[in-house]
Amino acid sequence: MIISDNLKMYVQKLRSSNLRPTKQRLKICKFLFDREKTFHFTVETLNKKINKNGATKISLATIYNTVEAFTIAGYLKEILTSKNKSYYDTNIKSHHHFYDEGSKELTDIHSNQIKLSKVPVPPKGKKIKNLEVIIRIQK
Amino acid sequence: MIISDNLKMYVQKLRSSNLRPTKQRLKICKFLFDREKTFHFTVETLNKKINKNGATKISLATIYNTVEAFTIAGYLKEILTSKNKSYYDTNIKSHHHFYDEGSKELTDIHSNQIKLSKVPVPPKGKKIKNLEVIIRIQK
DNA sequence: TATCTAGTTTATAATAATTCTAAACTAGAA
DNA sequence: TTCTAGTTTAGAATTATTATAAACTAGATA
Repeated sequence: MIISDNLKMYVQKLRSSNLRPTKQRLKICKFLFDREKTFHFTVETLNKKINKNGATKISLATIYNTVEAFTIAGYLKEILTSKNKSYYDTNIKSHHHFYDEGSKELTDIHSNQIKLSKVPVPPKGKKIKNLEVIIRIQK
Repeated sequence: MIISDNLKMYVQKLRSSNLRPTKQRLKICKFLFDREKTFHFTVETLNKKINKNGATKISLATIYNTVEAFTIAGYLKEILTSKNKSYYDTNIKSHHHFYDEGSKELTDIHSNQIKLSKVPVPPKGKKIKNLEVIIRIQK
């Protein structure tokens, strides 16, 4: 994929979710999605990295708003691991995680690396929205 | 098990973890562990319930300290579901959860209700500490 | 192209959960 | 009974997140 094409793609993507393609959102799109590997982050780390050197900073409030909007739109997946902090993942496919309790780092586990041979029936009137396995690891 | 015996048991249990059996800790033990069913709670709910009517209140700081100490000692299990709040579980056996996104309530899934037929090898030098499945449900 | 407006960004304040602090208290060893 | 390390406590501090409201802007419309 040619990088220079991505901007147009992001404009379309945002429009299709009723999100105006603002400078800030496009900059965040480029930062998050112009990469080969999936990317795990917290709002704190995203804020630091995206505002590292650029002259025009994106406010923290906008980072929060954008990450939330992208999560609702389905561009990002929220992962619950460590308490008191939300992690996000650019890999929105159904998949699982190792969570290193020492370094507090997340690593993807591809969904084909875990097989469930038995899954319980959800309570009456409820549907399964998502099933996630977190494997906590330590030294 | 005869309830009146439990106090001695808790004293022993605490001592064996190098935790002095103080009034506060024993009261919290009784509240948490003198019950048939497993109990899910947040620090907020525990604080409210334990200080509902008693003349001698346990301070919020002590509730936090005790819950942390009990978790480290292995009497409680911390569950990560909703962001910005820690849930705890008196069921310390390996097991899984439904998390209702509407009501934000947790329900246990007994470990024999889920079978994993394939589990990935942890990264080099790391050991699996715990594997947990969270099934998010909604209407 | 200029105007207009709803959507967006921003700095800052407010909130919520948790952790820290340091003084007062206490279990239990000596 | 005395002593001390461990514990409790109220309140302050910290951290992550959300709310607020004024300034800005994308882009539809004239």
